[in-house]
Amino acid sequence: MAAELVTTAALSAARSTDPARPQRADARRNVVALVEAAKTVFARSGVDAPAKEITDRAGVGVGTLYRHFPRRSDLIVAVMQHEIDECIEAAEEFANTLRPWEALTTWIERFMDFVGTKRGLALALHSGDPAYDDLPQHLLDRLAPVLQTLLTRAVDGKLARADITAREVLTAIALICQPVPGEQPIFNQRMARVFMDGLTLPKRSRAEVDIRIGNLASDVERS
Amino acid sequence: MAAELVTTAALSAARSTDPARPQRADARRNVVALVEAAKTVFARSGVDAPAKEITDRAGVGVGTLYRHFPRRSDLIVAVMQHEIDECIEAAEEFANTLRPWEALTTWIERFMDFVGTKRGLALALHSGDPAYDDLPQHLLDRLAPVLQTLLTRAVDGKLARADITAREVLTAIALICQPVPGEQPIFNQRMARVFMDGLTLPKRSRAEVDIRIGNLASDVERS
DNA sequence: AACTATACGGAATAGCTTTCCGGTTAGTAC
DNA sequence: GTACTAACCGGAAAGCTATTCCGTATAGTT
Repeated sequence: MAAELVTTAALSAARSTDPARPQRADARRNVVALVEAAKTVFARSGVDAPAKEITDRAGVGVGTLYRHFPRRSDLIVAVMQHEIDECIEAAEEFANTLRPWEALTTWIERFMDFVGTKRGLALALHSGDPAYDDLPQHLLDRLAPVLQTLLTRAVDGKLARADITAREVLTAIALICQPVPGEQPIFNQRMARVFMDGLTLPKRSRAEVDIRIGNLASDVERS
Repeated sequence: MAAELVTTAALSAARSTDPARPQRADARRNVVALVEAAKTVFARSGVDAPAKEITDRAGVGVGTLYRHFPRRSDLIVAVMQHEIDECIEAAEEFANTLRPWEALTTWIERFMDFVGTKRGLALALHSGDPAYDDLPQHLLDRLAPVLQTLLTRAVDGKLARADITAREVLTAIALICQPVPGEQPIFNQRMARVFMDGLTLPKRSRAEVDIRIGNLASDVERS
């Protein structure tokens, strides 16, 4: 079922040559085996698991891995193609069934599930390791447009501030969703919600409150 | 000038034995040289620069590095001791001169300067690499108390929500401050401010706005 | 059945961290 | 000053992993 998907991904990653004569059958088999193996290994050991762990499980040599997926990010993209598509579909669904702000926050929760589940993905996104260089780019290119739709709707409804782009929101959420040793994923979710709260229109309440308790504050200062 | 500081740091990191007879003079020299070298190298190549780069610059063998600083985090802590102290002093100063909310946000900006300047520090904090394991712990232990003071003042003044701890704020800010390829530090600062906005009291304005433009929202939905 | 472009496997290379130990030296005792 | 020893040093060695390279094998074609 994931076969066509996988092949497509691998093709775009591995084959930039003459599409007239398609990939050999054994090559196609190996690509599928590698992606399947990588999916399992990534889930257990994170996206920077040793290459050999993947090739052993796929029953191929390391050369085969590097031929089809020159950079680690190519393999990750192939593995996640499916989940990314689902995330995009979810955005359209939410846009059609929920009110603007709820659609926005619900999708963000959905996105967090995706990022948070893949152990180490959020980390890889910002690792600085050249092997992952165009992974963020790819994810942003795919996901920013659909989020932008939700975001624009919220902004038009005066529900969200207008000075932050969809790309920025995605990047920030991805940062916040990085696993923290000693904290459960629920922590990241709570922090992300704080961030989303900050995305609502800058409130008059802020200034109001400041003024209202200005005297109290001064009292505290003096003490 | 930083000599005593460095020595103190190194002692706590490197010597767990009989304090009656102090460290030999050459050992002390080497520790200072290593920390000085590391400070320079960290600034240029990040906190995970090759060990040899540091030992070469310090003019010692790698064995000497690992003897004094078994884990990378020991070296980082030694290098940053001074900056951490400054950060703590700043909190006291802000608490005495600024109103609660301003003290809080100003100190956060100060903290961001610290974290953001050290290339790769924010990254190391959440890398998962065991070599950095107790670095977050150490930073939190040192900084959480002073932030908690500022935060409590803001909460007492009804300026900030009460359901988030100082440790959580520090962790979240550190996450947000991680360098993003292709983005300038100003980006992280903007996102951190959004987060801080979300830290203000959950506002009636949110519900208000929802209700007020509820019809509009529904209109948009139907279209 | 022969032929060739394509693909395979894994040895080889390279770069890094971390350990280990024979040799050196600072500090002390006489 | 000399001798002694515990502390310390340097860098070779061991152990990882990523990535490249090329002689060998084979799928698909004629």
